[in-house]
This record gives sequence, structure tokens and C-alpha cells, in this order.
Amino acid sequence: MLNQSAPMSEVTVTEPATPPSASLGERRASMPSAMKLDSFKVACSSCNLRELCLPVGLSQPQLVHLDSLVGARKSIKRGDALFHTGDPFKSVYAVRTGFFKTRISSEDGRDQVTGFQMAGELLGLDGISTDRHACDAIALEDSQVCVIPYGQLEDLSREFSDLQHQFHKIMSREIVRDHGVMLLLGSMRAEERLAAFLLNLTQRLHARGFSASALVLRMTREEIGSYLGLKLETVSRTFSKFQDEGLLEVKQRDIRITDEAGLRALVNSVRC
Amino acid sequence: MLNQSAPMSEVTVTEPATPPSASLGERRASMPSAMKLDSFKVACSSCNLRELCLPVGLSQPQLVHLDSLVGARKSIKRGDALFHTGDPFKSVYAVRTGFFKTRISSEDGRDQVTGFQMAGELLGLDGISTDRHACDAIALEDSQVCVIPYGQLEDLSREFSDLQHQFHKIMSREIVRDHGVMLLLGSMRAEERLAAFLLNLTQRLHARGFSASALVLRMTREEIGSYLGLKLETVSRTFSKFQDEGLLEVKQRDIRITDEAGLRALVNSVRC
DNA sequence: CGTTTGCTTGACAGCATTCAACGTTGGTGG
DNA sequence: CCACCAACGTTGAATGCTGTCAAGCAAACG
Repeated sequence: MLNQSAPMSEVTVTEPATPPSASLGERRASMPSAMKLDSFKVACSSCNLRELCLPVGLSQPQLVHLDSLVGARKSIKRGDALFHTGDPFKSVYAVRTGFFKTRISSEDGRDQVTGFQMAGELLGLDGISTDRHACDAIALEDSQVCVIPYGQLEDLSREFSDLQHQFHKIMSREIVRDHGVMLLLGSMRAEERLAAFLLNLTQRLHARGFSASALVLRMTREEIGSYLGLKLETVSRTFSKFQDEGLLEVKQRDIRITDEAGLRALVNSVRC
Repeated sequence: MLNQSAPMSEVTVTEPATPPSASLGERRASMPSAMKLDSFKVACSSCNLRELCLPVGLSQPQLVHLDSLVGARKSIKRGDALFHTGDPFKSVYAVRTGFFKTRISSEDGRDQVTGFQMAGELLGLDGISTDRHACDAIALEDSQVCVIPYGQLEDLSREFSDLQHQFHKIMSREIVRDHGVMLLLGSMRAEERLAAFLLNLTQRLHARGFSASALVLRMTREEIGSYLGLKLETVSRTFSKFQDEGLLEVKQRDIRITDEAGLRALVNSVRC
């Protein structure tokens, strides 16, 4: 029910798994400055994320067409925005490396984190609705995205029904994910929310070849709290409680799950 | 921010407005039994909802093609389901008359209302993700929907880019709406939630030619509470409070907004 | 007309928030 | 290299909003 953006299937990338303590993003010394458009392109057909990203299910010949569509990569530095609310919508983006959050703001300044995106997940679908982006997308670490011009994606979708269908599935999956978050926000208590959040994160990391039991949080307690509809103090307290109960080992942003079954039981428990 | 499924533009249907006290659904004495497929088809090109529904922005020739796609109407009796979680996904549905809720359920029996749908709005988009419906759609009054076979919609979308784009916009709009609900559930207090809910409902009803200040709720306090992440008692108390403060006149499900500005101020107020 | 379902209201309890203080970490500049 | 600062995280105590439980009332339905 709370399965989020990650594909449901247990896909594992062919690339050797990096230990979870390592960054999800590349940490090259020569990282280009924020928002710079890298001159080189990366072919979807040879991308190790192709089983997690837009190309899922496409045949080799179709992939070649997709290669022509996907523009250059773009690098975004930690803390910078890939796009802001109100920006003209031109492209959707596939996270290649790194980690993002999306958030919306109400007029009175409250804001709400609406999602966290990792490698292979798409950003910017909200912009189709009004031709302007409806949220901010902020990099939580130095990241790279593939730029997918939306007009060209529509054009190619009309030629290849497999691509069309895959794109529709991705949008539909986002809707289903959002409904799961509504269930979480509407009916779960703090412990259940945090447990569901951690299980979702590890599941998605596991699908990308990382450990299912250890992770490094890329976001602050406040960002977790915003996503889960809790205050940062409540998030912190709940982490401590989980640690006291032997479910987790928490050392700042390093989390090790020591009792996954216990966490899972929390999520499924009836409100007592 | 909380604008929901309704189109942003202030569209008014050409049909004369029915008083809000009248049912949103037809109450024909000879209403066919639940789920019966009516034999006659209704052309989108002559439907008075065409400015609120899938056909938005399509030219007359394109509309004729859409007519060939949209199957017969289907009637659903109050309390019956248009589809259930797990049902094979074959079609999306456009509400022609009546009123629906969608809900998801967690394993432990808690459920969450994820939306209310009225005339012109689409149902079933969640099913594209896994080829099975991911929620239940329940009619809150006797209703009729237009059946839109999804495979044919994809086919036609590849022929007509306007239709393709409109369909994408509708999916994107649902994503944006869901994010607005997350903001509501994650950061608003009971009064703010109910005020936002009422304003959203009246806005959508107004776009359909109904009064912006009077409405008849089609759902119970419990369903409102589920959607807003509140218990039914809290919903009831908040209605009473609004009445005491002169914002509303509440008589069971008949609501009259007597101070819209006051309601609006509530939504935009900072948590004090 | 009786039964069921939905709505309202009161009293009380509990969970999350608020406010506050303190500890930790990482980056910057002297 | 170290000190300092800012951002982040932890924890305690008290408040309050919403949930829970219960009773009574109103409306809808057969």
C-alpha cells in the first residue's frame, strides 16, 4: 500500500552494489558547477538504470530512439533547485545520480515535502498540468539528471506504444503512491509513519543494489517530518524510541535496521 | 494550492444551472439496475460536459473520433462500486452524472478516502500502473459514467496529439491535486482542513453552474473525516463551530456559506 | 411505525506539538 | 591546526488539539 515511486518488481541493477555508506551521488573532484549542462550525452540503451527508469520494457531498437530523445545530463549541486514552482515546464527529468526532494508551499509559508526521488525516478510530471512547475525540486546532494524534453517525449510516445504505455504507467504509479501517502498522513500514528517511511526507503534502495538493512539518510529530521506530517522533534523522539526498542541503530543519519519484522509489524498493527 | 480535480479555468456549462438543492445525479423513476450497460451511447461532441471533461480543447473533427472511442454509459446505483481494488483494469470512466468517492484500504482494515469525483472528472487512472485497479470507486448517489476503453484511448492518443496532451494534463492535474491534499493532511488543523474542503467543493460546483454559496453534501461526516484525516466527531464539531461563528449555516447535509471571506481567511492563516 | 443509520454533544484521555536547553557535527577563517 | 559558528539533532516539561467513549437525537428506510 505504501510502495512508492520504486517499481514493484525486484529489479537489481547489473552494476556491482556500492556499500550504503557511500554517497548515492558521484563525488568527483572535478564536479561541474551547479546547473551546468554537461556536453556529453548518455545513451539510455547503455545506462545501468534502464531497468528502473523510463526505458523499462522497451526493446533494443526502441531504446535507440529513446537515446535520441534524452538530452544532455545536467548537474545540480546540493541545496540547489532543479526547478522552482512557477518555472515554465519544458522537460521532465530522470535522476541519474543523487537524491532530491520535492516540496510545495502554501501562501502563508507552510511547506510540505511531497516526495524524495532517487536514481531512476522521474521529476517534473506536475508541470504538464499547467505548463508551469507546481513544486520545487531540490537536490539533497550533488546530483545529475537526464533532461527529457517533454514535447519530444510526447512525439516519440505517439510513434511507440510501448514508450507511451510506460510513461502512462509512471504517471499512474505516482498517483497510486500519492494515495498511499494520504493513507499514511490521514490515519497513521507517528511510529507507524516513520516505520513505513524507513521500509519504503530501504525497499527502493534495495532495488538499486544497496543493503536492505543499512542506509544513510540524505534528508534532515525536519524534511522527514514535513513529508510525514510531523514535527522534527517527534521524528527525533521516534528514532530514539525505535532504538530503545531494539528496532534500529541510529547514529545521526546512519541507520541500521536490526529488526525489520518488528518495523513491519508496526506498520500493519491496528491502532490500539 | 488546494485546487482539486476541477479545471482551473472558470468554465460554465451551457446547460441551465440546476439549483444546488437538486440532486447532482438523475433521479429518473425508471433508473436501470446497478451496473447495467445502457444500450445507447452519448456523443462527446454534443455532451454538455465537454468543457470540463476529457474533450477539453479538442476541435470538432477530433471530437468525432473521440465519440467513436467512448463506449456506452454505465449506471451505478448509490452505494455500489464502479470498480474494486484488484479488479482488472480495462477502462477509465468519466463521471456523467452523480457523485463518487475513491478509497484505499490498508491490510489492517483502516481505509482512506482519496477523493470525491463529480461530473466531468475521470476515474480509474490508478489502474494503469499495474493493470489492476488500486482503489475502490463507490457511487455516493445514483450515477452514470461514460466508459472509455483504455487501450482505445491509447490508440487514439497516438493519432491526435491534442487528445494525448489533454490526457496527460488530466493525469498531471491529479498528481498536483494529491500533493495539495498532502499539504492539507500534513500541516493543517481541523478547521483549516474543513474550510479548504468546503471551498474546494463549492469551487468545483460553481464551475458546473451551481451556486458558490450553497451545497448539499453527498457524503457522510465519516467520509469527510476519512478524506481530511479527522474523526467524524471532529468534523461534526467543526461544522458546529463554523455555524456558531457565523461562517456557515449547517442543517445536516445542507450547507450555506454565509461568510466565504472568513472561510478563506481560515485556510490562509498561519498556525497561531 | 419501528429500526437503522447518521449526526450532535459532553467529558476525558492521549499523542503530538510547543518551547526551551543542550549536545553534536561540519565548515570556515584566523 | 584550532577555534568558532551555524546548522542539525536530542531530550525534557507542559500545553492543547484531536481522538475516544458514551449518550441522546434526527432522519431515512422499509
